[in-house]
Amino acid sequence: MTFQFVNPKMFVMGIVERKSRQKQALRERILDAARRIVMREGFAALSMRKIADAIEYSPATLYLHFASRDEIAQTLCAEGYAQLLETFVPLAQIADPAERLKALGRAYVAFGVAHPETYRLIFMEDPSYTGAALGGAATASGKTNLAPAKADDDPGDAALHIMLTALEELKAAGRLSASMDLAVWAEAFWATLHGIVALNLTCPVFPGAPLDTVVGVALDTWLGTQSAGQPQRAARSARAGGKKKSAEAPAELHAEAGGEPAAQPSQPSQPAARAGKKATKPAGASANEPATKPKAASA
Amino acid sequence: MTFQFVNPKMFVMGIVERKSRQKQALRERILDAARRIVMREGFAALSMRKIADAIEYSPATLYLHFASRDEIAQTLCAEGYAQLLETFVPLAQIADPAERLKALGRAYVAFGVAHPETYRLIFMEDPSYTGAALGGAATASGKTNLAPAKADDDPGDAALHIMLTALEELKAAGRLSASMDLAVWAEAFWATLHGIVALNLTCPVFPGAPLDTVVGVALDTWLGTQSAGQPQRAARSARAGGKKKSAEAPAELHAEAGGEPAAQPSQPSQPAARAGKKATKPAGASANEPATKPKAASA
DNA sequence: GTCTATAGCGTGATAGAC
DNA sequence: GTCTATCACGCTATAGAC
Repeated sequence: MTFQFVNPKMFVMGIVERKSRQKQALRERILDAARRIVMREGFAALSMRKIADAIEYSPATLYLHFASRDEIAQTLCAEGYAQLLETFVPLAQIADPAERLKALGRAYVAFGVAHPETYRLIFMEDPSYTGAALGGAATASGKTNLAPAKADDDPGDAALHIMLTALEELKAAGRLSASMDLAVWAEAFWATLHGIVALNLTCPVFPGAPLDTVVGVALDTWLGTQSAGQPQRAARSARAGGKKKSAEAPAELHAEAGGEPAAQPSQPSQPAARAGKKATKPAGASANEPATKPKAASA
Repeated sequence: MTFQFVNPKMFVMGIVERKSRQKQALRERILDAARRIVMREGFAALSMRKIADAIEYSPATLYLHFASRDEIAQTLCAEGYAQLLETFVPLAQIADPAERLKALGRAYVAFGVAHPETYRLIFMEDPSYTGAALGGAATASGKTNLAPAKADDDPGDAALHIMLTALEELKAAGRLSASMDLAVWAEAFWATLHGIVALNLTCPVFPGAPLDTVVGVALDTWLGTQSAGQPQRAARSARAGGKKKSAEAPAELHAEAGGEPAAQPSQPSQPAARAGKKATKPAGASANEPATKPKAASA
């Protein structure tokens, strides 16, 4: 036979690899399409049919790559969270712990307003999505998932760890009450940032203040007023006669606070979600979930 | 004729009134059923069919009382917001402005965790619902809607006004930076409370700290440390100088902070929507909305 | 005023041909 | 691996009989 001297396995392996690459590529296309839909129309509008239309495959094909719509959503969450974490990395180098925390806070808020639908998906939709993000961010990030079960990172706690480290330094420097429970402080601080983002995403009630200003006041309140490097001691904000400087604007507040390029276009034009009438239908939907009406864009 | 001495109009008017009462009663039954569904299964699971089933009428009948599912949702929002405002009323009597703000903050958070689905509906779902709540709370509250167009109240700003008043007192007393923009401070403060509630409702990520503790730290940070020991005994704490111990728990944090009975059972058990995996599929649905908006059914 | 029936649409997911 | 076809739902909203 013509091929008798060649190990057939070589061909097989090459074919297997090619198929694997193709499969992986399609998986990425699916996720890309899903990401675009979520950003443009909100998570509630994400459906298997729409994704299939976008990539020009049949809906049934999607199920060869993802077990369900939920699995796609969770993957998006993990990706988004990894993206958020990347934003934090360079900020961890800031020497002064208070300034570091402020920078992290600004980056967090900036991410939320820059990627509203991603933020919603991760932190405002369904706890199971939040869990997926925190638990699966490592595999979703740059690393290949050839060793997905590694989990030596647990990226879910990465952000928390960065925060707690800064807090410990702060306490060690006597700039935070020695009896303060750091975990509690961290949670309350995070809640403040989350509240600012969430309010901006769904409640345009206070059109009043510019986001930067609000963030500035919040950070000053939690971490004390200090311009740049000037370490100031204790000086908690709202003390009785205490501080009286005004709120200084925190300067920069852009999407890429860390100087990192964002994969997501973001700022899509406020997905019909809040712009149009209906917005994001909640949904956790399973069966049907007629989803959102935000057809605005498509039509 | 037997009835010749009686003005037929008297009968007519009585009949009209009876019919009006019956109609109003059915309207209330519809809202009751809707409220129960939202509390039990989440807003996403609210559908005309379910409401109709619950009150044992056909779906078509609902449209004689409400133009759409959305109108029902907005009415619920307005009711819920009115309920929240009622919680605030007694607290406005607290003399010390800082203590007043703390009590308001605790009441706010308590309301959020006591009525999670109502809170979601008002502040976390759709901006148009938030608007409906803030704009329509007066008519939804106790008052009859015989004079619905009155709008001399604008309850939407009521809460904000209470807060700003307290802030002005605080500033006047020198306990707040003279240059602080009160509106900004108010927004950031509200964001903190909202963040605490929102995080608790959708992100059981930090199981760590008890809610009371987190709220306590947040209030101390924003308003200075001073005992919050007893509920609202007019707070003897004349000024800030007083206590400075670490974060102490703020004591009470129950749903009925104001001492008012809540109509809603609340604490339904995390609607299947987010609790269980798939269970009750949410189904958001503005299903079709046949492009044409001409709903405007007769009232 | 109330109902039955249904139009019209959208969904998640699967079976089975190719 | 991909598609067509379809099942089995659930939804909003309306027409028209009674």
